[in-house]
Amino acid sequence: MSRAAEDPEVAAAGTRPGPAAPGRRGRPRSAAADSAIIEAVLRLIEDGVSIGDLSMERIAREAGVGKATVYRRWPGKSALMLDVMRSLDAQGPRLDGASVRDDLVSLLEFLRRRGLARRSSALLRTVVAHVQTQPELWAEYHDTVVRGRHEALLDVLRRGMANGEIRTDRDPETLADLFVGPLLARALLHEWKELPEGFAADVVDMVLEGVRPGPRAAAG
Amino acid sequence: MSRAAEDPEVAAAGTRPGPAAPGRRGRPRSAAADSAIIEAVLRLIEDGVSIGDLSMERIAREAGVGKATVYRRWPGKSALMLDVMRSLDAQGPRLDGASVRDDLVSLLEFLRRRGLARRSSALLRTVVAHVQTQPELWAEYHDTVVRGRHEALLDVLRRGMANGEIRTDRDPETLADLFVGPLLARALLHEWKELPEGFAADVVDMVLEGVRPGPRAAAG
DNA sequence: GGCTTTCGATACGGATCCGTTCCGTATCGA
DNA sequence: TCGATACGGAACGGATCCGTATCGAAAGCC
Repeated sequence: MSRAAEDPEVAAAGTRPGPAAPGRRGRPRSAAADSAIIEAVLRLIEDGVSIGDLSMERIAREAGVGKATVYRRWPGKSALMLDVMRSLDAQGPRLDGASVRDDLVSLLEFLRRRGLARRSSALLRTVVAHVQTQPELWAEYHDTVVRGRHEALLDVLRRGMANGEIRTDRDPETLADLFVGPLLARALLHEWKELPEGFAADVVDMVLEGVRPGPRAAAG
Repeated sequence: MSRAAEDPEVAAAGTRPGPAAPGRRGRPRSAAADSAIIEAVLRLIEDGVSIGDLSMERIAREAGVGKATVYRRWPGKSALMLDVMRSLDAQGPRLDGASVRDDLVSLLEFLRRRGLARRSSALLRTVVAHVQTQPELWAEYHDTVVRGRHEALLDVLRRGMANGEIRTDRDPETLADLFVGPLLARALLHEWKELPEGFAADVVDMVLEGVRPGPRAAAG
């Protein structure tokens, strides 16, 4: 529980009460235990504990659960971590589609408020650190969290290129990095808390208009 | 040894043969052991081993050194890691200062080729992941590697603002993130090898001119 | 009420690590 | 040559972890 409400990136831990077969006999698995375990992992990661320092014993302790209850659901830490990634909520913002510029601001503002908030940024740092040793973990995180937002951003950019609002002589992927990169740099390298308000709109306007002075400096 | 020559970010491990007092008696400490240990840590991190999975035993094994030899120099893993950070070489590129645009390209090109190469990016990912639990580690890395480059970038930007080549209505720190962020996003989120050639110049020109189409799209 | 499965808790053998200590050898200053 | 210190290697007691097993209690089906 605790801070989950403040950081909706990781809201829905999802119930996975094991193979809830209809003809199942005996005491059913506790859905509360499932979410308690996943929530415990997220809480530990949020506190900066790296995956290497995450032991199954510690997870069970933090979740207030017996170790056997964890092993009854997952064969090991890797499998558990994969399900933790799958539990993340990566819903994006609604775009009204009126202005390309406004949609870009909405996307980046959403990223600023949720995607790079305390827990989410800790998660990102932790997962990224294990890219080489556990590529499946990054793959799962990417599929669950990154992919959707990236596609949404590319859609807006392509719309702008069709509109004539965005130059068409560059790769959309590169353009996407121009918008996302600055937020990422701030969140990972400088700030550990929420990025300043207005930062998203600032970045969008500067990337659109360029940092050279001139008539264009007034954002359209 | 090994790949150090390919990635000059981590060239000079520096000799720290303990308190090499002049009146020191007995067999002197081996400078080779010093660099073997530090080099072993860097090699392990390069292979994706996170700090949590780095044990003193494993480090000594990898370095081909007795465990006591490690503990004779450092009281524990934290102190060793700090010296590993201090051993990094963060020399920047020479800037001819003719054009702000060219200096920016030089800085980002240097970052692409060295600062975000294989070993350096693995190091960055690992250190960033432990920001919360070991802030001193990040502080040391920042002082040794990041600060100098950041200052150099700010200098160029301020020169451009005085020149009239860069708009003056924004914080130089924010401007810096616009240039560095896209490379960072690529290196940390997408590519695990070297970034494509020409990427640095592309980013500089697009940030300078903006991504809107028009007469300015031709880089000056 | 029986049967089955899960629950938290505890304990297990085996493994790894920590930080220290000791070994026999190597390498320095005096 | 002698005393001092460092070397790689091995072992130590204590701690933590892994994955499994077992316990009595709880919670479902039939």
